Amino acid sequence: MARVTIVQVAERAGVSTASASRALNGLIASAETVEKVMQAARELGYVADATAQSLKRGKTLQLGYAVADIGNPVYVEIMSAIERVVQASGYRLIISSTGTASSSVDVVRDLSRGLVDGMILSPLRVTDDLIAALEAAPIPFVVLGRVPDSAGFDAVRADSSTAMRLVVEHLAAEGRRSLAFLNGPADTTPGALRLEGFRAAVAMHADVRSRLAEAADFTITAGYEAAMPLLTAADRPDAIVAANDLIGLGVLRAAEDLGLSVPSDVAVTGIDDTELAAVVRPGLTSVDLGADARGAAAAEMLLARIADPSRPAHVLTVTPSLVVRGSTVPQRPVALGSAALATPTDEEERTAG
Amino acid sequence: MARVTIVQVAERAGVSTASASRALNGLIASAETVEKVMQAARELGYVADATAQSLKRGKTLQLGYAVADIGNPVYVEIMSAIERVVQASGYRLIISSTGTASSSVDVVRDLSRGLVDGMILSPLRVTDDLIAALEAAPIPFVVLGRVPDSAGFDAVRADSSTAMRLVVEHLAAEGRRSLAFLNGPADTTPGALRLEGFRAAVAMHADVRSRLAEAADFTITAGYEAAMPLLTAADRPDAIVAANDLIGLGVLRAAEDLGLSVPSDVAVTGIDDTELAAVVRPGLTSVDLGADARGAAAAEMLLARIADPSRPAHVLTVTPSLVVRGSTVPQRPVALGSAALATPTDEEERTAG
DNA sequence: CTGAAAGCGCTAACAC
DNA sequence: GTGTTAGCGCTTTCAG
Repeated sequence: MARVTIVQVAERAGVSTASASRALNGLIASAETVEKVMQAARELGYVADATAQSLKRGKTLQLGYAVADIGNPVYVEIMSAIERVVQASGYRLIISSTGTASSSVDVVRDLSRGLVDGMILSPLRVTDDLIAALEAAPIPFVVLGRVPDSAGFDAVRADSSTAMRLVVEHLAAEGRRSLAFLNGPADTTPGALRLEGFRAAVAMHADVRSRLAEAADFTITAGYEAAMPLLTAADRPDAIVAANDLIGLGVLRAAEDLGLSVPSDVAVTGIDDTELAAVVRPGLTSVDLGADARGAAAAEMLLARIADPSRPAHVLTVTPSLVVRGSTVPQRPVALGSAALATPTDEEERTAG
Repeated sequence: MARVTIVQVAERAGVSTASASRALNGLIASAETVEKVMQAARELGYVADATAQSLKRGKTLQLGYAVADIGNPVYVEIMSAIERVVQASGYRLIISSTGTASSSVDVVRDLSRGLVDGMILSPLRVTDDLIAALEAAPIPFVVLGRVPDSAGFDAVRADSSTAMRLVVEHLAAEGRRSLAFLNGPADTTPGALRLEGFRAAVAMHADVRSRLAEAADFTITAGYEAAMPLLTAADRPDAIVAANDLIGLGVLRAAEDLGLSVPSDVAVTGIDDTELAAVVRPGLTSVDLGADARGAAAAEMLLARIADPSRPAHVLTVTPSLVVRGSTVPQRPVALGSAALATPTDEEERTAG
């Protein structure tokens, strides 16, 4: 438990701390010195103090990912992609969960205090406070999500309008004529964009009626509760478009509890195409927003900016694709084989945006 | 993007850096000084450099959670509990995902280099290397899981043997006589312990036959693939005990693809009682290993040790409870109401260990 | 190739 | 109450 410093290593090796440092870091030093220092370090169990190193070097070799709602599997997927890219370039990734309620502002301020060299964030709400904090941040960051163009930030976005269009077109093609959009909180960025996308998509179908509802949260439970009134209404919609997979799952459970059958009584769709959508029965038709691609792109963007701070701001939009499952189209008998679980195949059609 | 230091703040305020520091940290200083310093700091957008602060203070006010497999929802649940406790005591939590393959050794070494004041870890494998790294670590840590008693570490454990006993007793009581235990990798700590627990539990039932199988991973896909041969065997078991919920879900999907009905043809159980178990149909009977309680306890233990390093090592074992759902007992018609989704109620029986 | 010394940004004694 | 100074542990000029 006792901290051993480079001074002790140097003493034991009978050299100066400068030589010890050089030997430890693989800089020029005689073979003999390296030998002595390494052995001393080993015997003492020396590990360089990261705090001191960072202070001296002016960088931490750490990157941060601030995520609002780690309970949502889609963020775990994004995180894994980020981690893959980040690790490959010698950085360490630290995750900071900001909690779904509180704003990310504190996290941005906190982590940019010298703990990380750059960060990626998936904010649920992009407030003025957050923008201000980002502008004032002494380190580069990449935003996963929509952010005002004027700000000139690096960003990676999903394409909500195409996503919603894919869903609405699919449902209309399946003969659905009364759609309900079950959003998450509309004051969140994804909520606002998906709502906008839904409205635009529905406007293109004159024969399709629509209504709006809002769940308290992007969770299964909130989806369940918000679905109940929709499903028990006298003029029940024949399709419910959920703003994400978790809400969609809640709708599925609510329909079941009400004895409604999916998709014959009501079709249901989600967004994000998480593993949950594939595992549940009936499978949840969903739109893959390219979580993996977005995470990887964000990480690469951040690394590129760190390498070249004067680089112009980039904004990348990832194209979504529709994955059709049993919640909108009556299920065909499933072919045997594990592939069905992994990636969409025979039983699942995929339509790019 | 430019770093502003306390020197600049002090200059602008016309005071010494010491006074600036005192004012900023709320130590004794005249009202006038505080005023001037605060304003200068605000104007400059000053944020204290955490690296320098940590170096000077000898502590970071950060705690770490190293988790092998963040893709498993049970770890997300544990993480949330840890975060709750940690935040309440003024520390910040950083998560480090070690990846399911690589050992946690690197993470332990990395984070204990001065980045955090203490850490909690959920290792998948407790190797000698890991033990050695922990013993050499200059900071306190708490292990979530089984660790050799001799080591004298702080630890919080689930009770695998009781968990397996609950499952086996339940299945036996339901008339199942041919059990298969579908483990995850047996060279992991949870794998080894659950296997041991299953063996012991089954030994208490002379009339129950059993067999063993192993999935390549604690995932849905691995569970699916490993379940196939079990379910297509000539002497198909009448119950499959999965080592965790994800594997159990894979079994459910495999049974479905084979046209087997659950629970009449085969009963299935999981472990961890994640939200997935409640959401899938039929609901997956599972054992709640107390993820939330374990996470919270680990965090409290860590804080206690930081407060008092000489405190004797504590080991806490959390009692599991069985949650019965449709995968083992034919489903009764479900009562209306969202409660069904949240906590086990009418439709779900809960049996403490 | 090596050692002495400076200094990263901050806080904490210590005098005043 | 305030300024001066030392120093956290490390890396990195700069002489030698």
